[in-house]
Amino acid sequence: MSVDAQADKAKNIKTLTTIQSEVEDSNGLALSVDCVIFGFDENKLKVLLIRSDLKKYLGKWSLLGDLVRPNEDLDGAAYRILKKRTGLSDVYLEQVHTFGSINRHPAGRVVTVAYCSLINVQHHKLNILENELHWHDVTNVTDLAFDHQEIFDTCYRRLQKRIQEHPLGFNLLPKKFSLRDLQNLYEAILNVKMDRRNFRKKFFSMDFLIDIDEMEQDVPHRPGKLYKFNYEKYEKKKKKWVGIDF
Amino acid sequence: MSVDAQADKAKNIKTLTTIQSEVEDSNGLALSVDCVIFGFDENKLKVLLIRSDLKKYLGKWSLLGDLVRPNEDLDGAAYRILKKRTGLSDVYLEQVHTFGSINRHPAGRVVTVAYCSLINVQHHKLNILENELHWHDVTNVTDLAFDHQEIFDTCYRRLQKRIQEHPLGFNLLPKKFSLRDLQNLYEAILNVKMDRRNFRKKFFSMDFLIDIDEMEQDVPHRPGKLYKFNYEKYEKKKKKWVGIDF
DNA sequence: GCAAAAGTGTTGGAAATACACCCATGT
DNA sequence: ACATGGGTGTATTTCCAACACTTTTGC
Repeated sequence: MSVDAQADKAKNIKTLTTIQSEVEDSNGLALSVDCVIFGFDENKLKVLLIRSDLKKYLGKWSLLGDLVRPNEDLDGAAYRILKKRTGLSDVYLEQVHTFGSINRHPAGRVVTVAYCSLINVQHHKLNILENELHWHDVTNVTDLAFDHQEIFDTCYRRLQKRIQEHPLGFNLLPKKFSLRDLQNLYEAILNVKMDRRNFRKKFFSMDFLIDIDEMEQDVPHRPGKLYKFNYEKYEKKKKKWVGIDF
Repeated sequence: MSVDAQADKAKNIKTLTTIQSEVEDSNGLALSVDCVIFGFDENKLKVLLIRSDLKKYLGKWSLLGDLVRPNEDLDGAAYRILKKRTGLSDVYLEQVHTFGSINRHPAGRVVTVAYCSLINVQHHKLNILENELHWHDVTNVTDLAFDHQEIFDTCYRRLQKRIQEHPLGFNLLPKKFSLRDLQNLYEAILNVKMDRRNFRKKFFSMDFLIDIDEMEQDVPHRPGKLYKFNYEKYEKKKKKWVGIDF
């Protein structure tokens, strides 16, 4: 390892040099984890990105990632990144896909495992400003560094599919939310408009919402009721569906 | 690399020794691909397994896998394994999940990318006997070597889900098949019984089957019509469905 | 009282399910 | 002739989509 690389490593900063040295140390193969961290704010779906510090991609945004350490497993590495960048533990995290094109990383052969994560943006707001982190509207995410655009697209499509089949969306909302919040979330993620009455009927008939008998505050119109999601009930009732549908 | 390992490598046989040496060569990290190869024969869903040659797992069955080479990407490695073990190219192949528990492999830190593959068993039948390969009923797959049971279970569940959403099943059937074949396939994979008339109605209404005006031969009952799957039509018509369903 | 969004029911059509009889072939 | 599975149609139910008016709050 070069002196530069050692110095960088001491500062716990990953530059191209440090990564390159780690790749070289391991006979040309390294393994990383990249996290696509979604949030929901101002009725828009957001993704957390960081400015690339690599010359080759200067000015471009990239996903949050790091090399997997010798003594941690893949999920562990992803949780570590989440914790470091958002301060949050206990977040929704799902492995999505592994990307291993030969030349995907300038430092050498770096295979990366992509994770999709959903967080409630109100729960952190902290570790953001100090770094070069930024929440981007998913509709404006283009031209990311490395192959991160492809990784992001894959994770976004996965999220769109998953949210229609499982109640993941609640991870993006505060504990208490209105039905309007919920519908805005679905409309933002799926990029569609839905009928308010049918949406409501759908969710009430599923019977996974708990009416907590509180109302929205400080809205300039009739306040809506607030609900919590009933995870236990969902776990018990979730469908074991068999059918053909394509 | 040890002399033994070099000798094994020359014979193109992977033993624990060779893998260990490769892992050591690469500073403790290696990347492999494991293929869960499904087939359909005698109306049973089968998976292709090989006897483990590692002492630790002597007598146990394992998936077909190999280390990823420095100059090939992940899909490439999976296709290579498929080609080597079945003689087939042009097969259905899908990356499913990456497994990276720290101690999953006795040779060291070997992270493996699992692939699910579907083949038509009639198209090979060749490279089987010479090796220690065997088609196992999926219902009898237990106690595989390494963490291969977990990998298999994950891929099987993925197949069950996918086949309900996409017309993958045709990859397991001959080009020409009867509706009964198709139904048997679905019943075997999903482990359910279906109503013959409704099954038929369903597939005809989707309009992806081409009646090729041939009949089954040598059946001891009224012969059924044979069909082909119309991939082009499917690609054009496939649904872009948006809804909530859990 | 007005603007803005919450809350609520009904109806028609499409799709899924359940179900029973006749037909073609080999033996 | 009979055993075996192929092929077909209908009635019922369930689910989804479309649609409009009244209510509550802040200003």
